[in-house]
Amino acid sequence: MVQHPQIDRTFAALADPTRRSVLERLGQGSATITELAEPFGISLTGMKKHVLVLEDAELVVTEKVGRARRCSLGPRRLDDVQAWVETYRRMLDERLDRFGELLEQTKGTPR
Amino acid sequence: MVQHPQIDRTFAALADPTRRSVLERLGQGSATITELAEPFGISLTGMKKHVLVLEDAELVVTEKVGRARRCSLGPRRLDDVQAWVETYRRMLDERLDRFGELLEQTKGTPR
DNA sequence: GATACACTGAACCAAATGGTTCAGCATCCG
DNA sequence: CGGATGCTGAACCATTTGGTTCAGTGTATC
Repeated sequence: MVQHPQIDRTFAALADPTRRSVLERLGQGSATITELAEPFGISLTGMKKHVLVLEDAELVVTEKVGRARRCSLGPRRLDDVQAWVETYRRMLDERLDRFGELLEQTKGTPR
Repeated sequence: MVQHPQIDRTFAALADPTRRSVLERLGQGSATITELAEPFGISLTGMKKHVLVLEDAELVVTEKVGRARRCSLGPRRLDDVQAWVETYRRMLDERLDRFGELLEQTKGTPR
C-alpha cells in the first residue's frame, strides 16, 4: 500500500476526463450511478469505480437512498490544488524574470 | 494507444510527488538527470522516465549538452489547469448558494 | 589511448487503472 | 407474491505506471 496523500489522489482523480465530466455533471445537481453511467455508455460497475476514486479524493459524497445511491459534490474547493498551481506560476515567473535580467546583463558584453 | 489530451497528461504528471518535487527543484534553475535523481535515491533510468512524462506534458524542456542532459522548466504556466479548477470552484459555489436558498425557502414551510 | 562519466534503450517486474461480465441482494411496483 | 430495477462484490483482463538491472554509446579527462 503506497498511501497517496490527498493532493496526489486529487490530481490523479482529475486526470481522467470521464471523472472530470462526472464532476461537471454533479455541478448541475446530484445523480445516481445509473444516471452518471448512461451518457458514457459505461457499465454501472465501471462508473461506481470512478465514483469511488472521486470519493477517495473527497470530491464527491454519496448516500444510499432506497435501492439507489445519490452522488453529490463534496464541499472541497480544491484550495490545495489551486495553491500548488499558483505557487508554481509564481516560481516560473521569477525564473523567467531572472532569465530576462541575465539576457539584459549579457547584452552589455557581446562576443 | 489512448492518446490523452494535454490537460489529462498534465494532471497525471502532477499526480506524482516525485515529479512535483522535480518541478520545484527546476524552479531553482536547470539540472541534469543525475542531479535530479540523486535526492530521491532513484536510478538514472527511473528519473529519465519521470522527466519524459514531464516533457510529454510540456512542463519541462531538455537539451543534450555534451554527455549531460540539461532539464529546465518549460514556459507553460498551467493556465488550463488553473482555469478548470477555477471554473469548478465557481460551479461549486453556485451549487452551495442554491442549496442555501433552498434551505431558506424550506424555513417558511415547516412540517 | 584508456578510463571514467552521463545517459539511454531494452527487458523485465509488481502493482495500479479502467474496463468488463456474472451472480447476488435489496428495494420498489403492480 | 413476483418481477423489474439499481447497486454491489468478485473475478478477470489488458494496459499503464513506477521502478529495476544490464549492456551499450558517446563524451570528457588524463
